[in-house]
Amino acid sequence: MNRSDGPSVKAVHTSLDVLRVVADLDGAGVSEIASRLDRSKGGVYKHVRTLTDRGYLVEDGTTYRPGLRYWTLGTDVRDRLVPEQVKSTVDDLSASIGHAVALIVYEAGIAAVVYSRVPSDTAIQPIVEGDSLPLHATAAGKAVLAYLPEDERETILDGDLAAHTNATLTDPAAVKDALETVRERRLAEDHGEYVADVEAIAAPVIGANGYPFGSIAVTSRPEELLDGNLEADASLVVSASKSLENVWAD
Amino acid sequence: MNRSDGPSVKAVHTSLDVLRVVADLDGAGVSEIASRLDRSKGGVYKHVRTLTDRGYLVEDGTTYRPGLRYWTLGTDVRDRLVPEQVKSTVDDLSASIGHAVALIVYEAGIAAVVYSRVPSDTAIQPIVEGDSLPLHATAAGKAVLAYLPEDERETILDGDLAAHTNATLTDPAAVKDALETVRERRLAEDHGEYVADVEAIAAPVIGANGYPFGSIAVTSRPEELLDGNLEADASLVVSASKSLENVWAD
DNA sequence: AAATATCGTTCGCCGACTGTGAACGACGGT
DNA sequence: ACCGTCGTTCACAGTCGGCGAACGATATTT
Repeated sequence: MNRSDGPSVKAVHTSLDVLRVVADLDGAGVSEIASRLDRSKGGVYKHVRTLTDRGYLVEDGTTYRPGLRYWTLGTDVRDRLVPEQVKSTVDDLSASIGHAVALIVYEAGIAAVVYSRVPSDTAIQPIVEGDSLPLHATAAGKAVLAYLPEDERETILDGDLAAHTNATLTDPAAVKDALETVRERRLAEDHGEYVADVEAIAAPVIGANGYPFGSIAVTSRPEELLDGNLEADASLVVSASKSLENVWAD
Repeated sequence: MNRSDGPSVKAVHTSLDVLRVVADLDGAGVSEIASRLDRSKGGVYKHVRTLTDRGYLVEDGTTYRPGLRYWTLGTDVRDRLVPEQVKSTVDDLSASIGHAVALIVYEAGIAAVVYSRVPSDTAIQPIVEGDSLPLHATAAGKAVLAYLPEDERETILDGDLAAHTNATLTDPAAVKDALETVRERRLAEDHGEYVADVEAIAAPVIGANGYPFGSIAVTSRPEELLDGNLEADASLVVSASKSLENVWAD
């Protein structure tokens, strides 16, 4: 259950397990948490009280649910990651390309949408801020994956490549082939591999040390990107990603 | 430092202290955290490793900073609190009133902005999503404060009423008077008491049990609200707050 | 209405874990 | 070459985390 084998504080792991269960169930009582974690009620109770006192959980009658603290802390994290200038770059790209644009940050195996901009005439948003995207099944994820150090990439590809649609690449070798193409063009594509009837292209944002910081992606309905002038759109995305690399001297 | 005196897990408090320091400093190393908390480096090290293994902290060279997990968890909390229908109500109010509208949720002594909508022609946003507002110095906060149970309200008013501008009410008695007026009109006002040159009106959103769930606020530049037809705008806000009470059968 | 089940909460005990302080190698500045 | 500081490791000792039993209250069942 714990990822590393280094030094650790067991009681903290327990508390984080409690938080995870409560978040997964969107609210739970002491007994339910205890049975899911296979722990005593008395022990869980102490953790729940501690987390409530600190605002990480809120007591709602007889159940506990994650507190607003996550929201305020979460926006702080996001704001530090995405300065105003970065938002402008995304806004500009969205305006000139006429499609929804999302900014993705990669961290500890997770690719999260930290900012997005949709043209006012776009009906629904396929991906929204706060989403965590599968690395192998999205353009944004593949853009990151292609530029990860080889060992880290292998670890991910050897993991579970879940199928989200019947177009999802679930074979590690197939994904590796696709990543080869991504590196050649500095551009990743997704043809309904995560959400059916949604296509996307994405370019990586690479830090000064060569490690991918994230990616910037354009999403649209099928045929709109590819049937249009893909090359022109692609070059806009790539140049936006390069300008982000300059701003993002993190 | 801990709020309650009930049962608690000390090791968890320590970890949360570590998280707090790292968040406050926007990144810190083991030694700095240890000295701020007056603890041993070795002990802090174990906590930092544990939190990193779980994704709550990320190792950035020699310093640690809060992880993206807060952002993804935070948006989950927000999305559960603010269903799509609630967003529509806020959007509609903003469109018809022509000013920025914010939705505030109150929880465990904190009033946080969970959703906001600004007209496209508005230059800057005085308050943004994720902000935590002072209860005594904002219209949104006073709307909540006025409808809290008396003992909870007293506890807050006896605390620190920090001055944010020279218009901020810092005297508990003065705030109590203002809250009396709020209850009479079901409407709170703020005349540059939190941010200079920003005025706001807000109406409370009260749950079925009588406990305030939060509030809905309209912000604008000075004179724009009050010199216009305040009464008409106020009634729009109040009716929006009542429609939220129906939707928000939490 | 009585009986039963299940809830959250309290409490004492014991073994295991947390936290300390010292020591170490690696850097970086002087 | 020296000193200061960094993150990391380790063994020890006292503390405290977690278990399990018991309690009253509430909900459900018979």
